Amino acid sequence: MQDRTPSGAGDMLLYLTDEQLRQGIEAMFFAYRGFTADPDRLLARRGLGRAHHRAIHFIQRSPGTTVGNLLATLGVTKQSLNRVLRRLINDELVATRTGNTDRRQRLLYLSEEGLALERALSEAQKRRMRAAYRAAGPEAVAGFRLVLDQMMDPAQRRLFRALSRGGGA
Amino acid sequence: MQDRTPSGAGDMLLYLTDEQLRQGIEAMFFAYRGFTADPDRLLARRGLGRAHHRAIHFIQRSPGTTVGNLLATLGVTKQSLNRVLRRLINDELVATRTGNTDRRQRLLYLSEEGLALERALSEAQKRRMRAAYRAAGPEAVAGFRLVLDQMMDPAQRRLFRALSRGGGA
DNA sequence: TCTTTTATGTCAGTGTTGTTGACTTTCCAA
DNA sequence: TTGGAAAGTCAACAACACTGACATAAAAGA
Repeated sequence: MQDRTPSGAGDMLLYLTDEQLRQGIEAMFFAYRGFTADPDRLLARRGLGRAHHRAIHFIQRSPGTTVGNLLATLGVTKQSLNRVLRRLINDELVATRTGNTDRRQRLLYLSEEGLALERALSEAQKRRMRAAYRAAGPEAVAGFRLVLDQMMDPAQRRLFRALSRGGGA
Repeated sequence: MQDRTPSGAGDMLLYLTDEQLRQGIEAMFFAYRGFTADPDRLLARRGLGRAHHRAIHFIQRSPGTTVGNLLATLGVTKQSLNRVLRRLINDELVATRTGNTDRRQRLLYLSEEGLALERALSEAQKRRMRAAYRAAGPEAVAGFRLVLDQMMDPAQRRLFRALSRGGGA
């Protein structure tokens, strides 16, 4: 139980031992901290947080997206998102336009300043991702992506794939 | 810029494309949500949060560890950790003993109930990790671990490796 | 047209988790 | 014996999530 899965004593599935799984869990924890460290520093200077980063990221990803769309992507309540968006609009990082076909909708865009911030944030994050990818090599990257994909909830995986395909506005 | 790294137009490094990097970033975001979803549900029933989970996890990992040790591992302030520990001790999930050589230290242990909760939490998390690992296969897992390792800050990587080697009390 | 549903916004209250700053107690070690 | 490290605590604050209730505008359907 300390060292092996209960399933079998002598199997070949070393990568499925309890110890391996526990290490995977801890690796995710420490890696995610590294993953968010650089953007967090940049955001802190402006008094913004991770929630703002996420909103900015997905608006850049899908310019003209709606509030409801963003709500589904981020998986938070509208009250929570609204607080974040209000701040971003107030700081003139995000601009809104009324929907063309449906005038209830607010279509979300990044301003010039918002785009600049998004670039700074994603550059920092991509720099680290690139370094990690380069050090680990293409096959490791393929494996990394495979495992991450399997770790998502099915609903999130659909969302992720839709974004990857379309850029999905 | 939409599709390729600026570095070269015709290189073979498809996995270092801006689009690939951006997808990696989003995959991390969605996967981490999946990664924490099951424990979050269990914790919510008791009115506990992720911070309590992290403390419980690392106390289980290194029984008899000190507060200062935990502080360094978790990377939060002592005020923040203290609030979390106070709750866990009050709920009798964590017990403390005075240090043997240094009587200022509080050595941290999980109670029976704490151990039971830890098992429930890690079982849920390992179940998902195991499913992901199994679906992705051993080579993907090796790659996954390689990339995660590269994504950590150097200081965190040292911490992680010390934990992986020793169980490190 | 009238009604219902949808998209969005907003107010109030609450809770977790993090922060800084200030201060105290305990106690090891020089 | 004194300096400093380990730990605890109080207060204040902020980010970010939640629930619940209510408001408004516009689309959609009867």
